[in-house]
Amino acid sequence: MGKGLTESIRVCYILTMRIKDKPDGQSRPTFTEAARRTQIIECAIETLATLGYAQASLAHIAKRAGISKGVIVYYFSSKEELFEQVIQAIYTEGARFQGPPIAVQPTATLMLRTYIQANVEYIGTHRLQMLAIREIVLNFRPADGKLRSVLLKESSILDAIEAILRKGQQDGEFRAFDLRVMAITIRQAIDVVPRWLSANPNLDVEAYARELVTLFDRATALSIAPH
Amino acid sequence: MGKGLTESIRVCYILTMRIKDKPDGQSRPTFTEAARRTQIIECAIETLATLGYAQASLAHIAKRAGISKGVIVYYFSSKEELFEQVIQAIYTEGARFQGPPIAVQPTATLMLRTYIQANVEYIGTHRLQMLAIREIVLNFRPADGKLRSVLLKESSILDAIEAILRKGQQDGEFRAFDLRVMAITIRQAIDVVPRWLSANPNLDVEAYARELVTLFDRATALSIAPH
Amino acid sequence: MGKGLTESIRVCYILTMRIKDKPDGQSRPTFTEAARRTQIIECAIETLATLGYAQASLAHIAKRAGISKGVIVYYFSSKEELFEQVIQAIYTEGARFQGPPIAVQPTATLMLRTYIQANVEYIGTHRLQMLAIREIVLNFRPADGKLRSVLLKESSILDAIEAILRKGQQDGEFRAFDLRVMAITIRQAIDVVPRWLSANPNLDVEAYARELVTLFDRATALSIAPH
Amino acid sequence: MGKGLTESIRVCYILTMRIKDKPDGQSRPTFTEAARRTQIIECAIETLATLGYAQASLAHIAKRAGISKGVIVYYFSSKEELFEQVIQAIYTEGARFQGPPIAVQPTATLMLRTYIQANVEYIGTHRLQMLAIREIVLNFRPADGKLRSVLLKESSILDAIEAILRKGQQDGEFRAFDLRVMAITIRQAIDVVPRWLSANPNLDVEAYARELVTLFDRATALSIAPH
DNA sequence: TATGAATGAGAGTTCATTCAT
DNA sequence: TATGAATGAACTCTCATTCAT
Repeated sequence: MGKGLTESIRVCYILTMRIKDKPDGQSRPTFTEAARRTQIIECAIETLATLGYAQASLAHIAKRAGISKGVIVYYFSSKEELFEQVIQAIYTEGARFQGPPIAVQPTATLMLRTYIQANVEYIGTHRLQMLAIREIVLNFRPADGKLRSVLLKESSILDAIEAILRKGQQDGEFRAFDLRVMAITIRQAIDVVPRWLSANPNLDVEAYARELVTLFDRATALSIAPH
Repeated sequence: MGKGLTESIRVCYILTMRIKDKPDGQSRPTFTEAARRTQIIECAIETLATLGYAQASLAHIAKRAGISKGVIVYYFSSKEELFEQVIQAIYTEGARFQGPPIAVQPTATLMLRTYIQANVEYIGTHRLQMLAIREIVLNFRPADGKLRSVLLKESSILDAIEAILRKGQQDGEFRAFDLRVMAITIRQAIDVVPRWLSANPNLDVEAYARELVTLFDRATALSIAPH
Repeated sequence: MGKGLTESIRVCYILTMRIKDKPDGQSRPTFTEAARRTQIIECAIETLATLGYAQASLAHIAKRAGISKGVIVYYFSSKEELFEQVIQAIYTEGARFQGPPIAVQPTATLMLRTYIQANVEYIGTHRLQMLAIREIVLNFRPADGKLRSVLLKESSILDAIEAILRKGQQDGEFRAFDLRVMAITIRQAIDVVPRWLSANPNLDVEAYARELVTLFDRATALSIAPH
Repeated sequence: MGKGLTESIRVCYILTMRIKDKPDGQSRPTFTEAARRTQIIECAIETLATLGYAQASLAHIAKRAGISKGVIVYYFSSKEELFEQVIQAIYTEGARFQGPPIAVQPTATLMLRTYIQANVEYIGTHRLQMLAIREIVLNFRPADGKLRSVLLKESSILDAIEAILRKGQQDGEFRAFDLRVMAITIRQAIDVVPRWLSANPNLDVEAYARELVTLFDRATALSIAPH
């Protein structure tokens, strides 16, 4: 059994909202510190998106930020932590944007439509972030088994989709299908957009979203009347 | 407009069948040479699949092959070229396996089904190659803009799918939809399998394929009768 | 020729009692300042004893003291000076403890016994300091040839032992032997105790001292009756 | 109970004679390789002796050898392994030199004399090695608990001395004393020589050895006639 | 044809130190 | 008096590549 819809979304929020504290436990981060951290994270995102994971060295990131390598380590203590916080930042921002409009929808069909559209639209307006997170998620392998944090997030994303799908089946809106396979396929269809977008910068994002919506409308529908 | 179906498949073959000649221009490759190249490529695949792109150094590959690093450079002149040939080799092998059964099918609907099933099945039986190619495709960025070679291949793959889809639309089997979007979505649904498989090694591959077949049957169908 | 006994001990005192003035020349050190300096020195000792010289960075010391690195530099102007003052502090403390009881003894034989026992006992009750000073003495090499300060101290220690030995020879209690060799051997026998203690924390320190006393009693004695 | 004399010495030999094989298991080391390894080890010894452990970086060692840092790693794979082999090399050389003459002596008293003299003499002719090994032994802390190798060696050294002392007590040549304390004191008396020698390069080593011999003759003797 | 030797650049990380506040 | 920010050099180690043999 999976989790209920509401729970899933809540979990997702809790997960992504929590901002990692500094290990020293210093309570009130300086303004300067916050600014620097933001700056470094942004430069890391740009570097990841532009040069790819392998080339995203501290040196390159520092150069882009116009600071010395030491500063990055000063604020993040390791490359690993920097990347973890990059993930945090992007997911947090994303969750804030996407969660609310979806939860409002009355039916599963509309929820799914909204989910796809909101995601694709968000990707269209956050291209760098999406490219960056792809680089990290696909390549980042923390020393110990701390890959969990990333996988957990990935898994929680799939859970959120599955929750919608399950509701649709229970409410008699969707046909019978394997929840996992459908969820993965939907997510993959969305995740490819950043790459496609970077190859075709002038892509009509809205049209793309509409196509996907129709596609999965049909794929999940109970029956489809001839048109 | 895209290319016709037959042409697409032919192009794909030509592309992948051609084994890059040695720069020295030696016409007839020795038997020993061919064996060495094959051996090195296989070890590269194993290393990529096992350790990931970042750890796939010449040293590791050479160690696995029980030879010295120099040999690799001797046969491939650079790591870059080695990886390009790894891609070549995997795609060639794949095309040989998948092309024929698809071309035989009488209708586009059946072609698409066969395409999905053949691909997923192939992935199930070539897990290492799939993991390896994923590592390369995601990380490999040749010095200059020569990313083309990879993209070209990707594009030719999409062309092949599009050819099937176009045929389906022309023959009145498929509904109207954007060829590119559908092709990408299908390909993404297939490409995720290796990763999913490496997380769940006991996954029922055939069942997964069946789910996908139904999913895209519906997604492309003209109309769907209630069941 | 060496120096006389009384002179040696006096020299030792003067040497170790003098607390290095702040370069700024502020005459009366604030109470706060003294406290801070003491605190930092103690934390440096703990860090040296616990983590070893290589790990005894300003960052670690500051962390242990719960202050920022800057403070250390503020009070000691450099790591070099900090360590010099750590040496000072430990030697001063040691001299205050050991000097008086020895000077009281009537004969050289008793003086030597007291010296060995007082030292070993002191080591047993000041393990951290002893480990710390070992780390510094073995690794600390000031930029220029200022190793003198350490050596000078070491030399003054040997002078004190030699003074006792010389008195013994002059008074006809000790046999003829090379003063320096005997002094060094005695000091080495004592200096090894901290290391031995850290390997065997439950070592019977008093018994160890007794063994050494007998050993050097015999080694220095004019003649030894059979027992 | 400790081990028997012969056994101890044998153990010591076995320990120190074994030369670590290359991890790759390549059977026949090239002549060039052997030469390079020797050269690097020698330069490491010089650097350790001259600049101390903290300054004995790969860069300094390489500079002294006139090669690039990479070469060192090429032959030793890590600084840790280099230092382990430096220890090996010095102990092996030392054991070959000292073992035989001692075992030949008929009585424990003569054995002890020979031991001290052979050791001090050896130190006089191998000053750099002795300084170097001191730096390593006192500072080297391998990542995991592999300090064993060093400690094992140190312990086996003490065992060898104790074996001589025990024999002396059993044969009625030596008085009753704690074996460990005496062994440690003897070893410390020897181990200080390199440092003393580096401060006084013109020291009369033989005289120093004679003094030590007399000192420990007396310290261990059953009784001492007045002279 | 293949190896071992060697290089040099670049990786992440640590650190003593300086400085403005 | 004390801090946080920032630097730049040095560290160990990895790696693709070159070259003589």
